[in-house]
Amino acid sequence: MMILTVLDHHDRLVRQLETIAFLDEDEKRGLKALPLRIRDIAEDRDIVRQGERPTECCLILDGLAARYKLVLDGRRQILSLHFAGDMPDLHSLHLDVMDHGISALTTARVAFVPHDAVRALIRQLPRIGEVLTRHALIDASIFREWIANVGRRPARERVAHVFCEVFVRMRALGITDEDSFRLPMTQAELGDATGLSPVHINRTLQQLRLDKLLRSRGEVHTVIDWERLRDVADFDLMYLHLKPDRDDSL
Amino acid sequence: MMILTVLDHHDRLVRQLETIAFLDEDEKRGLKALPLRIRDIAEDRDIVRQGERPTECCLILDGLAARYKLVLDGRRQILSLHFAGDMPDLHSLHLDVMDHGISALTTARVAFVPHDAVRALIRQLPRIGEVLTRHALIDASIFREWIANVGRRPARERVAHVFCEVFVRMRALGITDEDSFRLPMTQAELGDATGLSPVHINRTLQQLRLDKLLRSRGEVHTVIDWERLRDVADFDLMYLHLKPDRDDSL
DNA sequence: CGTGTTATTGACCAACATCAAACTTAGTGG
DNA sequence: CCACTAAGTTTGATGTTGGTCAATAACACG
Repeated sequence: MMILTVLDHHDRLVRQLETIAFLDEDEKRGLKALPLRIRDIAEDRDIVRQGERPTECCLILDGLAARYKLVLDGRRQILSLHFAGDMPDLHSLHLDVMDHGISALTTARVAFVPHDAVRALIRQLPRIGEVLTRHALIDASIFREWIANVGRRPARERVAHVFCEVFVRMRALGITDEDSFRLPMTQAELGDATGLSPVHINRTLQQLRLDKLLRSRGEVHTVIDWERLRDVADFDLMYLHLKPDRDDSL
Repeated sequence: MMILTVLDHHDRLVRQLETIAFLDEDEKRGLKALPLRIRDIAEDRDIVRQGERPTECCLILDGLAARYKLVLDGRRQILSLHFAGDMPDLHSLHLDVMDHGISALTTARVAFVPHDAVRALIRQLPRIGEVLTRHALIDASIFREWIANVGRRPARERVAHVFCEVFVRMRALGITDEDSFRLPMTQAELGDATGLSPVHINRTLQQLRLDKLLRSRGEVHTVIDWERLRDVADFDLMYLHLKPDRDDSL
């Protein structure tokens, strides 16, 4: 059975940050006081564009977002995936120009938070600065894992690894349903995330299904045998740097 | 002609941070007061091991270091390269356990700085905290570029891109000699950095030489035609987030 | 229903990997 | 100074993973 809790916008941020750090009541209150400018972004539209000099950070409220770069011949590499509560461009507080784009893989609801407001909050509650920095540095850790994934793992492992990561991150957020999770990505998009062609993604997925590691019904994927999936993927959740209570039993 | 300036250990850190931010005299003094525990690390030895919980940050003083991960079948992926002045594990201030190793590709001199000392300095001069965070976030930006490099670029572009990055970073540090720079990596190591086999690296390098983009005499590489090399590599130095005065004319 | 997008399949191809041997180079000790 | 060694580079032959192309099937939506 799934219990639906209605979360307001700020709650999603708090929930995300609580997967990686403790927050006291003061800090939660501080976060909840952040001014948010809410925008709905259509599927396949940019939330932040490469080359921009943002004056706000974005906060994903709903939907699936992806950070990406384009290479010379026009092909796309997805650099990371982002769910509700993520702030994928926190680094824009320290790096003025965006070296990549962030786009909505599905229709998405996004909140924009003025840099000034974030800076003021950090000045007032320095611990929040620490937590946000931790969030940004965990993103960096995920990038590292993706370099290894794309650089050194064969297709099967590579694709399985992405599913493992998504599953564990969503589980930490509490947005999985038992062993199932919604990941609304086309096979072409999975290809962009793994550096593979859509056709090969298709065949690899068939193999994972055949091996009874994963079942997929549309956008909903179900982990059939976590232990084996984890082993096949060479997946170790350590790099996600979750708070201890969020990574139990995986 | 090359002018040799003798730099002490702290100077190297200052020099590196000055490639990405302005430092006033106070801040430089603060950095120079950091306590350093100097160690020489033999070739191929770890400076920091995966799984460790460091209580110090490392600062590369001399030699070439590489961040890396190992995958299931024992193959290695190099995640980034580090030269004199780099602090590749700054993130250990915020993430307790190392999700990767850092090893010396050549004999290296390394300084270890207690976390406590860094934290104290940041408390005293918050701007230094900003600069160090910027340093760590630029590393993250470099990871992003490497994901795209390894995921979506063919061998020629991929290898050329690594050379471009090394050249520009070294130039910003002022450790190039005209268009030449020392990069003491074996072809196997270049393979680990690009996700290619040593044999294919060899053939790719031959092609780059044949195309008169690059000349190599041992460890010393010379850029013959920067414009074309940059174009072939699809290289745009923006992602390095150098201070304006350090990226001129590239 | 039609229309556009996504998934699937088959045939073929290319980039890169692997294997193994030869060659070069730098270092070492007699 | 020269032989010897070990590490790294280069080459050729061959294999395999994954890419490309193109057609068809399955959906999703108005």
